[in-house]
Amino acid sequence: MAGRRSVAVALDTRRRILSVAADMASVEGLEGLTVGRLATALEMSKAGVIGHFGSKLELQLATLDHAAEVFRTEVWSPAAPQQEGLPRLVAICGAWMEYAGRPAFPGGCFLAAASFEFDSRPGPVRDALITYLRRWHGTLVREISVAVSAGDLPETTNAERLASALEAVAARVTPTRELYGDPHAAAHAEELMLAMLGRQGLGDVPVLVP
Amino acid sequence: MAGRRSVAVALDTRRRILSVAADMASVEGLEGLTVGRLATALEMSKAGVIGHFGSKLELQLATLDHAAEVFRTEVWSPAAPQQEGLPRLVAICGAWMEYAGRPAFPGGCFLAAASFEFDSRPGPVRDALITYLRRWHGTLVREISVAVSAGDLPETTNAERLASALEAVAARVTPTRELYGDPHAAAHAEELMLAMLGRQGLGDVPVLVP
DNA sequence: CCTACCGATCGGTAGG
DNA sequence: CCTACCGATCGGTAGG
Repeated sequence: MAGRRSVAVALDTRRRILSVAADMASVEGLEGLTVGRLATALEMSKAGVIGHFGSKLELQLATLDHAAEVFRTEVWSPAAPQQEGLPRLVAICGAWMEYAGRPAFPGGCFLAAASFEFDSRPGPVRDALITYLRRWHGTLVREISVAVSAGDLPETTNAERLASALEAVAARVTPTRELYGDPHAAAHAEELMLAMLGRQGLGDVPVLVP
Repeated sequence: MAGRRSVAVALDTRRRILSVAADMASVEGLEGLTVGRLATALEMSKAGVIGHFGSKLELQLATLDHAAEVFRTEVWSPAAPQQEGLPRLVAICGAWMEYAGRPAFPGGCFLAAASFEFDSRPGPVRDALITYLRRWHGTLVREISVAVSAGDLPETTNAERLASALEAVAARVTPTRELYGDPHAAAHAEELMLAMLGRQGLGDVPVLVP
């Protein structure tokens, strides 16, 4: 009984640590995160924090995993009930931009920021990040392919490149909002993403109209 | 004479420091840069390095300034001789993607990475970054506006949003190349940017064709 | 999960 | 531009 409670409490503490770690890392990066400041924010000792993970590297990997889970919960889960293909893609764009515009972490979309932090920095964190990003990319490509098969997107659609274009627009939301002071960054991004999924001429694409 | 030579030598050393600092910061971020490792890379003492700037903050600001100057030299200068408006915009996209695809810094486009590093991190570095980014954004908006006046872009064009869309696609080049292992990231981005500047229907936009 | 500690490195300074 | 040094903080460990 006491043993069980200990395990449950420890898991709870672990989740609490990861939540605060993700918040801090979204602002100062996974590499800028330090055990000492994390412990202070949690009102714990450094040893108490690091004991849950073994090393800072394992803490970074667990934090990244936590952030990926939040992304999945907030972006994929609301869209999953929709019919696959274009309807689900439209729902994904809505949930994605709601997530990016809220935002879930004080530093904005965690995976987008991590993409730039680790694009030239080798190591296990980057390797894990690549796995998460490729999985999401694959999901987008798959949904686009279904939409093409269903006749909801042109047969000439290049699913890889359309997915990459959607990711580019989505990633830019936080910098646009924070550095340019544009409160409508997420809404504008969503409009552009939806237009990319439509068949309108560029004259109808929100990039071009006020 | 000796005095003059000293000043010239010191300025030369300062440039050498900034060049190496920008290379290092493009990989590990301006915040991850440390005076000690920079000194080691330069085969200098820490005091010798920091003496040129006074503090790490001043070193960061000077490094950012250096990177912005490189961007201007490599992206703006080749395009400036072109006629303003659409011709110059097309030249900018070409130079920009050549710069992003080469790349000038081992860690990829410096300003794009810095945008994500400092979008939620207040301070003088962020303030300076905002100045550089807004200047470039203003340049793009101005060229787009000229293109609209000349009839080369639709009158309904929203210059602000088109500029932001171009920036989003450009920024994503390094992560796409490095994390997805796509060697054509810069070329594909350029095609998409040129399509955004064209009047084709989306069916002709490279996102949609193989 | 804590205290107490380790060697290494941090940004920065004194003095030359 | 160097050596030699400062206090603070880094990631991590021993022992409980």
